[in-house]
Amino acid sequence: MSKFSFKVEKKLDTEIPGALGRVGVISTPHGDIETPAFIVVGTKATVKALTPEQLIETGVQSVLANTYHLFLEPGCDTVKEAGGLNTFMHWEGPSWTDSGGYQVFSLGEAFGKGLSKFAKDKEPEVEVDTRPNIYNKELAQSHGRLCIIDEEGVTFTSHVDGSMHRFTPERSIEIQHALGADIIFAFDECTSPTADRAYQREALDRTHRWAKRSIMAHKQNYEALKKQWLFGIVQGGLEKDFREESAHVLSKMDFDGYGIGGCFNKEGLEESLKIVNTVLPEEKPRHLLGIGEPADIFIGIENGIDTFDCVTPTRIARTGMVYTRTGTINLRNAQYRHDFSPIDAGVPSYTSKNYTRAYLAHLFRSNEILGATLASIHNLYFIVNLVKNIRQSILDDTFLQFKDEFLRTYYQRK
RNA sequence: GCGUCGGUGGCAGAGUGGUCAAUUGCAUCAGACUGUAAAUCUGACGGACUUCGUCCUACGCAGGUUCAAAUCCUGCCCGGCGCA
Repeated sequence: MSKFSFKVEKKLDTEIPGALGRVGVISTPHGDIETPAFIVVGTKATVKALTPEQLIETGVQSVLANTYHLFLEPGCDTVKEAGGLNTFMHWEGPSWTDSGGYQVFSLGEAFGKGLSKFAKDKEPEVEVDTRPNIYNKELAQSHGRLCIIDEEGVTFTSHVDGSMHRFTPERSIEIQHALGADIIFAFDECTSPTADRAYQREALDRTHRWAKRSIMAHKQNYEALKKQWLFGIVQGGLEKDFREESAHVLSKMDFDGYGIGGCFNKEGLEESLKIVNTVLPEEKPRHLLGIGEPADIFIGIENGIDTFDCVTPTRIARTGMVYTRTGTINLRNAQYRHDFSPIDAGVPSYTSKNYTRAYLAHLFRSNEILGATLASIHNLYFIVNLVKNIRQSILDDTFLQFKDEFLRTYYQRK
């Protein structure tokens, strides 16, 4: 039957009473993911600057691509024709696709406004969305956004060529069936941290309706049903009672696992995850969408998250910023021009073992593409192995000690 | 030698009497980045003082005209090109 399964091997509460963390294994037709795990983002069926072989060397187990981006380029038919996402991109391990729900935010409310899914102390001035129920490019653009939302779905103006496209839950699932990743997500609305409670209420209810429709669409495709797992996405934004409600509502739906999406604020992340993961069924995997700072990863794992994805390691790598045990450093800074030490002698990534800071500084200053590759290799190694070490610490009953030591060292300078 | 065009901030290159401490790009120095509009974006970038600002020094050098000069005039120095 299904090659899918999720097994919890050990729980963190043997060390910390009441903790929600666990060690497990997600099995997919393309292999296993030992959880907790960091899933690398490969939006357009490529982890920027890296080959799959290089990915594997960093220890990455699984890749997450994006429905919206692949729909635009090269088109889901092309990916399907190639034999699916895995074959197309020559990735043999487990794969995921995000539904396009995040683009409702990044191309909508956040478009051009410097908003992130983490609430900032001082948000940029943003007028609250008026959500015109009209499919109209000019109207969307006059609101400074590339998509508009209505009950049925979302109309996007392509950031690539300005053409218009319609995403509904059914369409997103259909595209994800064509792309063929192992794990796919329901189409949701990722709301902005600037959204007020009233809007959040409305958006949450709509996301729940879309969740139901996503399941229906998935169940109607018997082939896909055998080959792909569908995860629902918990929303609710900064409203903790909505988060709890969302977890309850989605738990009653027949999803194979859950994503936790939307915006958070730093202080509230821990409590939100605790609330949500107390409600979500224990026997199903939980993925925290788009979060991946070291401190957040510890919080996530301790509070019951099994998998993460995040663009940060690869994105910051491309501009010369790399992780060290004592925090990030920007290799473009003048101080590294003649620094012939490794990025971090205690982090044995391929890059750190074989190259100096000065060499990487040179690559970035002269705009050589190898800089992006080497820094990405290092950052992925750092994050992936951080998560692996956390996993091991849970198995060894040394999570708390490992966490305290790591975070104290990592944030000491700040 | 004569003629001609030109010499602008680290570099390239705008500006051609006041709105010029001087557009822009690069370089430089920093910063940001959390389901990737992202090999991207933002800021600083002559000096001093406490930001607005004020003052000083600056558009080859030296003078001059003018209320006012990177911009006009004279001489000199340097470079390209043309003619001898």
